[in-house]
Order: sequence, then C-alpha cells, then structure tokens
Amino acid sequence: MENENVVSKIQGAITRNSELFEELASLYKIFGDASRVKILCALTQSEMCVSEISEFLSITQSAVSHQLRILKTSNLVKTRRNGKSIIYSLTDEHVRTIIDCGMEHIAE
Amino acid sequence: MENENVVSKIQGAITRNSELFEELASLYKIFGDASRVKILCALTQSEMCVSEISEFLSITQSAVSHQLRILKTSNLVKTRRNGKSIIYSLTDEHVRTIIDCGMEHIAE
DNA sequence: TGAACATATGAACAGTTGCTCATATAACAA
DNA sequence: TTGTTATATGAGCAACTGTTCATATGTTCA
Repeated sequence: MENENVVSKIQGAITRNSELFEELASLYKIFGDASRVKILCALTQSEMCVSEISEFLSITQSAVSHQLRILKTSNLVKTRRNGKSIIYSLTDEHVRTIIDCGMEHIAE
Repeated sequence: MENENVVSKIQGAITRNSELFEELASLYKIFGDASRVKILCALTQSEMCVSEISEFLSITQSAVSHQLRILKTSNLVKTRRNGKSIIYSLTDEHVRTIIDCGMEHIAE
C-alpha cells in the first residue's frame, strides 16, 4: 500500500500535466528523424543556407525546405535573408544540449 | 571561402557518422510519443506493473503492452516477474536526464 | 484440473510522415 | 524586361505508427 500511494501520486502529477507531455513528445518527434537531426547538428557548428544543407545531406532541395519549415514552425531555427539565399541558424543553445544528451546515451 | 571550408568539414563529420544519426533519431523517436514519454516519466518515480500503468494512463492494457515492448526492445526498460505481474523499471538513469533536458526546453 | 487474473501478441485499420514532382515566389544580373 | 538562381509550397503517394479487438500464454489458487 506504500507503493500504491506513490503510484497514485504519480498518476496525479501526470494526468494534471497531460498537455505538458504532449508538448514534450512533439519536441522529441522533431529530433526523431535522421535528416532533421543532421540538419540541427550541422547548424550547431555553423549557420547555413538551404542549398548548402541540401548538398551535404544529399537530399533534394525540396525535401530540405520541407524539413526546415518544420524546424522553423517549432521555433528551433530562425532565418535571415542574404541576397538570394536564406540563412538558417539555431534560435538557441537548447538544441545542442538535447543532441548531446542523446549522444551520451548512445555512447553507453 | 572561410565559411565554405567550415561547411565542408561539417559535411565530412556528418556523412562519416551517418549511422550514428540514424541511431540518435531512433532514440528520440521513442520519446516522440506522449504515451511512451508518460510511461517513462512515471518509471523515473517508481517501478510499476502493466495494469498500474494502464490504469493511470487510461490506456488499454493491450496498448500499454505494445508500447512497453518497444521500450524493452530498445533497452530503455527492464522487467522482472512478481507472481502474476510483470514489474517494469528503467534500465538506467539516462532516461531521466533526457526527459529533464526536453522539459527544460519546453519551460523556455 | 479448471477458473480467474495478468500480460503478450498478431491482424486490421485509420491517421500521420517524409519524400517526389511540379510549380510558385523572390532576388539579382544583363 | 527576360533569364537565372535560390527557396517555398501544394498535391499525391508509399511507408510507417499507434490503437483496438480477439486471442494466446502464463501464473496462482481452489
């Protein structure tokens, strides 16, 4: 019954914060695609325009644009224009932290 | 050309470690579902059997079992039997770290 | 053994995802 | 203006995901 009490407390905490977990899952869903995580990782090193990303990932320009739109919608990247190009960069340092965090797990 | 050099170095690093990013994406994909992330979060607080999890998440026992199988296959949780019940618990502390890491981003 | 409880699993299905293709928008150069 | 380069976007589609339903497996107790 000690354990039952603990479980019911956890239940309370989780059902009260259900939207929070939805949000958390949405965040991780974005990192759950190899193309996107590569893009994000690249951007931790340097800002880049669409054609550069497209080139080194060997993915269509269209596919990259679609992914970048997802990243931008979720506020993980921001853009600025430079002539004909659009330069993409990370909005903050959290992305780096999250990637490192996962990498650490992979490394066992 | 300075920037071009940086980009080509990043390209090298990323294409050389392509499988690593696939693995990283696979890990995050698991956290990218609200049911699973709730289960994992609950297990950071206390070990639990299937029916307990099923009850407080208001998800079918079947659905929970399917999700737990995914979590077990990817070595995020381990099991032990206790009579008729199977008790699930986290295999290591990385899960807690990864969840905290994402929560911190959500919190802005 | 048989009944009751706890968990696992396969099939089916609806919803989602990420890509390609075609086309639109926008900036620049001649 | 016209042509070229850079990026964005909608439609369509094949592949994948998470749930439900039905059923199987496994444990305990009488």
